[in-house]
Amino acid sequence: MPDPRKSALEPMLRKLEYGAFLNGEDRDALLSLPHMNKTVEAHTYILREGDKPTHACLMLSGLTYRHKIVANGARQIVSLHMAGDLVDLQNALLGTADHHVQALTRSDVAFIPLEAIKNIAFDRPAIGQAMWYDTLVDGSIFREWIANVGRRDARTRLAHLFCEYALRMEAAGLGDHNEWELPMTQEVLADCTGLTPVHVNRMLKSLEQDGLISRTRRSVTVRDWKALAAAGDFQSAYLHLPAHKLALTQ
Amino acid sequence: MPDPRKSALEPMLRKLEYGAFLNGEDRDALLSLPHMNKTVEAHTYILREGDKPTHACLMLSGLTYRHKIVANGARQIVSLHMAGDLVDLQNALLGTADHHVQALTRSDVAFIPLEAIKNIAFDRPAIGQAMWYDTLVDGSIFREWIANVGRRDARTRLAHLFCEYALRMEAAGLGDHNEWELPMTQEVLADCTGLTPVHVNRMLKSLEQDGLISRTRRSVTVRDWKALAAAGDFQSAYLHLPAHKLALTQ
DNA sequence: CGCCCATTTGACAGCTTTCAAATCGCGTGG
DNA sequence: CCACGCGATTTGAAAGCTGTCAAATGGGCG
Repeated sequence: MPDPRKSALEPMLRKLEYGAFLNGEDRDALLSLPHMNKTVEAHTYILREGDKPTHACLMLSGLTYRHKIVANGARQIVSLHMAGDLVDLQNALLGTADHHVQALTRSDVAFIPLEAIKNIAFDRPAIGQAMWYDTLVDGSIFREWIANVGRRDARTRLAHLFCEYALRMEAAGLGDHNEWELPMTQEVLADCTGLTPVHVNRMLKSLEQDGLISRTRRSVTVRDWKALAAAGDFQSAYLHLPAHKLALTQ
Repeated sequence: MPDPRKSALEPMLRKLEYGAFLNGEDRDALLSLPHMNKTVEAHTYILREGDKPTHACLMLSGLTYRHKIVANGARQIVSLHMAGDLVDLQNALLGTADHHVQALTRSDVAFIPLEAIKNIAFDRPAIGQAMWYDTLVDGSIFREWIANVGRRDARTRLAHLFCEYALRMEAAGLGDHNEWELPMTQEVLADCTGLTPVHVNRMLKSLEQDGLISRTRRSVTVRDWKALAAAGDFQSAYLHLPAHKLALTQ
């Protein structure tokens, strides 16, 4: 058995502890899960629609996203994932993947056998509850995205996406909500928000000219968090982050 | 203990058995869950954003929907629910509701104490897995809705919604996928698809004029399922329905 | 019969897309 | 160290899908 204190699976603990209290044995069991580490290059498909996955995918570093392709060829990104996220529990547990999972940047991931996940979830109720909770938070974010692309205008959508991304990155210990890396093209932002890259560009300019953000090529600085959150109709409750993770943005 | 064979909770079994094999004891345990039946009138709020629910809500008859209100006052419906659906497991397990749940029509529902749900889910792995699976299918439908409102044009969105609704109603034993009740105003359809009621009206007319559907005041008849599915870019995999439920539409 | 809400219709406005072209940024090779 | 090349970004003009506004029509219920 690997030494839990050195397990590569550490990043998973933080998120799972949002949803349940894990004791020492639970933590050891989680960190001792069998897994295979792998580095995937940017743009690599980790899973395709229709696949029958045998492993779940845990993010260790980098960014990945899930997306669907509709009839006219357009792509809709349905979620972004960062270190600590169990990206693919949904596809894995449902049996057949109903969407694609792809690397946005070079990423380190750990593949954990589905059987091991199921066993630990049902042998250890606290872990099972934590994993269930985690997939429910994913669901909550999906609901907010439906509202975002369905009922908000372009500028609001983009501001909302930024606020969500900033808070999640900060909660994951990957940055400050007021300044973060944004390693994605405007085309990716467009596919997250249901817009065109051209219009994303215009809205970025608008947010910048109004003094809400400033940008360099691959990073964003928030100049006025409150104004950005207001512009994005952003309220963080749907992220279901623990209170101490939200202190800085209140 | 109530006689399981007469439990009002029967409609729940069908859906849960999609996700796991339940033995006799599991079924008895499920049907013996403590619950309180209630009839809610159309338009009644079952739960509001911010509430801390103590019960989950199982649909026995009628229709309910979940929705969010954005800053400009617009409403986005994020899901529709019919008999057998555990509408509110998400809000219940997450602790604080991040969206509203409201009755679309007069509905019979059963409120099941959250503690009883948690206990049965972790005492009986098959049930826990089935419930988890059920919430994952909800998540899959959310993802499809993101793509629907994000990347499909108005006519396609509406056709897609109809196909989904038809198949779910049929799977729930509430109608035929080629002819079903549609007890909702065009405003509700608009809030499901991120459109305006006026434009929904135009698209309905378009679908009708093209011979894909015909309508009476509160019901829809599909004239050409294949054409409707094509018009709606609809493929049913994301519903994760068992094969035997799909036979008629292949 | 009359009221009220939902549906339908038309004209017009506007947000977003489309199409193209120019500019910029950055890694590569001379 | 600088020129080159390619993808990403930026910009402009015009088209189009969808929204807005308003009014007419229709259907159900008291």
